[in-house]
Amino acid sequence: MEERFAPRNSSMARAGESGVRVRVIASGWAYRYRTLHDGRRQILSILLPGDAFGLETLFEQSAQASVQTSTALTYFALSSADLMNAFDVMPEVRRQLFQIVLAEKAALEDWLIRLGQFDAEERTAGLLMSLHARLLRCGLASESSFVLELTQQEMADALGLHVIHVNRVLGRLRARKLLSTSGKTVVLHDLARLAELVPPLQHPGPQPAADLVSA
Amino acid sequence: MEERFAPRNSSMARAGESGVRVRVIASGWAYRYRTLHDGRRQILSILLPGDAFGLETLFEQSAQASVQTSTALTYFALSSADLMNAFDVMPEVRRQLFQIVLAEKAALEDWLIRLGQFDAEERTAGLLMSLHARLLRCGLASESSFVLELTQQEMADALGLHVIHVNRVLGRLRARKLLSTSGKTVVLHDLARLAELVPPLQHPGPQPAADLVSA
DNA sequence: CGGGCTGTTGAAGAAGGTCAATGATCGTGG
DNA sequence: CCACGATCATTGACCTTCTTCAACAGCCCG
Repeated sequence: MEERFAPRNSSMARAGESGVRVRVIASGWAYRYRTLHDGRRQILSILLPGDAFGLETLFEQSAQASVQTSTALTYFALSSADLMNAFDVMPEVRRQLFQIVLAEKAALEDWLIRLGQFDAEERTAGLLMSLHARLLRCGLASESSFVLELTQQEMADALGLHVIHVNRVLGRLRARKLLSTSGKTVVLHDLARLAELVPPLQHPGPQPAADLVSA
Repeated sequence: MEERFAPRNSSMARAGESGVRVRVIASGWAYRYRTLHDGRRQILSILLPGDAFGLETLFEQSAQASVQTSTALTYFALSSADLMNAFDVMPEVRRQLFQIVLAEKAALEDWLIRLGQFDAEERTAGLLMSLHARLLRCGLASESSFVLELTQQEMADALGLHVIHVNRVLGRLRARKLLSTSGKTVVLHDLARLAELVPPLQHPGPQPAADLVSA
């Protein structure tokens, strides 16, 4: 396991490429994405410190998605052979790897719901709040503000919207005093009111089972 | 491992429920979905014979999504204890489980791209073609037709569109002689022309690496 | 200091959603 | 076997959201 460096706005992997290693981000922002031949691009996930990517290259052949840095980045590149070996030998390691993939899958399903069911405002507010929450957990955000290392174009590609619309939604949120921006810093002025805009995704707890009756 | 039966339009699992087992579909159609409190629903994946679900309950606590049958269904319910044990003891089993989850993740990413970047027609045609391809592999479709066990409402919830719009898109595809329907049977009249409507998702092969220059 | 990338604003158009009403189809029970 | 009600599909008019096109201002970085 060796620590490495990647400059800002550089490519760390390409979709379909083989021989990509599993990597864990130590510091900085990046994102996984895929492009269509006509130039459309979908960002699949945003990678923050502590996040891994390239796990699909362990058993499969080639990388699923391209990866691009937003900021200068440091990361660890794990040797495939070592990781494979650990997977076979150490029960805790394979359990943990399995859980990581399951968590990634769960995160993708959450995004899928947002793209399928949320409107532009819900999606945009949701993205900002989810980034804020994740950054808080790394100690990279204050109670109510953080540094957003994404352009509006990148946000749009993550949200499945067009840049200009993202810009307008952000403008509206600012006009409503829900947030403000200066440079890359985003201040969330009213977390509670912002949260009301975003339908919760948390899986409903076990219910009183009143509807087994209909079955 | 015991074979079981579920009636048509019945619930096989609820999101957030614990104690759900891993299951593999032997015959019939079902789908995984989540609902928002206001009634919106997103279908996360469509389950056909050979597909598994509930793998997240192996190590995590509760089911990620609800599961509903579209048709009468037969399935195998795998004992969690046995599967856990096999996972620890048999290298091929854990390798296979890992691959299944990775494949599910890859499928979700494909859907994510469709929801984020495709318009209604691309999504609708894409769904029909992908179902056709999957059914072909189980021997459940002919060269150019198959039985679609989904209502338009269900298609809409999978596609992130509204029923009425799905209906109109289907109507347009029919008017263009690209497909026809009678009852639940869908006939794809011109696979080639249909495929042109749907941007390919296949990951581009390794390229001449001309853009490492910019790095 | 200059050029490209990024953000902002306006006006017009298209894709998709809402509301409403009518047929078709299917499963069920009489 | 038929009749019924419920679910599902279809059609039309209208409206909202999101996109497109276009132009301009700010800013970072070389």
